[in-house]
Amino acid sequence: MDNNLIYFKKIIESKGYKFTIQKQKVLKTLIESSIHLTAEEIYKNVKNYSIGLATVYRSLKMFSELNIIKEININGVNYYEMKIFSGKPLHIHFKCVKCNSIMDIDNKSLDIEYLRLNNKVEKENNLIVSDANIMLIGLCTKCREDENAKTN
Amino acid sequence: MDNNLIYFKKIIESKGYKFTIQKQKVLKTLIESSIHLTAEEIYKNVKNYSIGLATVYRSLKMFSELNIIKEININGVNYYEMKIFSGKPLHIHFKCVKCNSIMDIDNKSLDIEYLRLNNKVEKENNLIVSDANIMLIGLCTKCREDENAKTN
DNA sequence: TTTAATGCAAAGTGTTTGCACTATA
DNA sequence: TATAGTGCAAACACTTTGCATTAAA
Repeated sequence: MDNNLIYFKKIIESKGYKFTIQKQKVLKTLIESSIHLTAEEIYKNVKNYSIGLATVYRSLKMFSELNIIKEININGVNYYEMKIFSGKPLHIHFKCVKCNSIMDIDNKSLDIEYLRLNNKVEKENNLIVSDANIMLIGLCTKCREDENAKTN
Repeated sequence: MDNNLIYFKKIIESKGYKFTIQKQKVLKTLIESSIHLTAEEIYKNVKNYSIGLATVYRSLKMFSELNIIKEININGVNYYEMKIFSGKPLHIHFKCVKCNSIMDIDNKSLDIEYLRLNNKVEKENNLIVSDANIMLIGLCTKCREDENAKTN
């Protein structure tokens, strides 16, 4: 079992839960994916081990509560992805209003700007911010160029 | 009909749609609410005019597509609220991981920090950002104090 | 007078739950 | 061996759709 799995195994067992093969497979699917996945997509990936959809949902719910994964909603669809771990501190999604495509914006230099916003919120509202779901909405590069082409 | 309604009437009619009493009532409910509402809550507000739930959903979908309102998802529940208008440019939600409460963070001084982030994303990715859904996650004031009390 | 919009009920999603059974610590 | 976890199917909540009817421009 790789290091990451052992790390999560500890978290799960420390809460009195059992680290079953099913949970292991679901978690592995999420760790090995570079993008967010739907419950259905995860299910497709693990069902050959005869794991039921209900178990996938139950695992996802547990992982969310244990702060191992996060749930994000894009266009009414729920996706799941690993939470902050292994140098992935901030994850911004961008959605194009024209073509409805979603892109990930992962950019180290944004972290500073994000931290400024974060600190300000913490100070002015007397709370602690540990995570963020940020979805920016606008025009993607391609659709932006299409718009420009039209007006020329 | 108040000024806001006339403004939205124009947008709706410019797309060839009809500005019916139903759409007017749904829109009015959203305009007059200071917080985000579920489809059900909007329905409760308009059903005495014998407007059906399906019509509420159809109106909300249309308004979203026309960029009049925005849909936000909190804990798996969809809420609707007016989009950027009348001096409400940025709207950040905060969710407490302990008590699951949601609070609105509306704070003029945050706008600058947000714009920095925004500009950086635009420049580095060659796109245009026109709106944002930001959900910060952490510990609210009350739960933070409870935590502190425990350790003392 | 044309065409979008409506209400209703039925159908469709994605997600959760009850239950008898299973496997983990 | 006690208890959490499982698969399955049924139940669920929210949202969408088909259709005959209505009303807005």
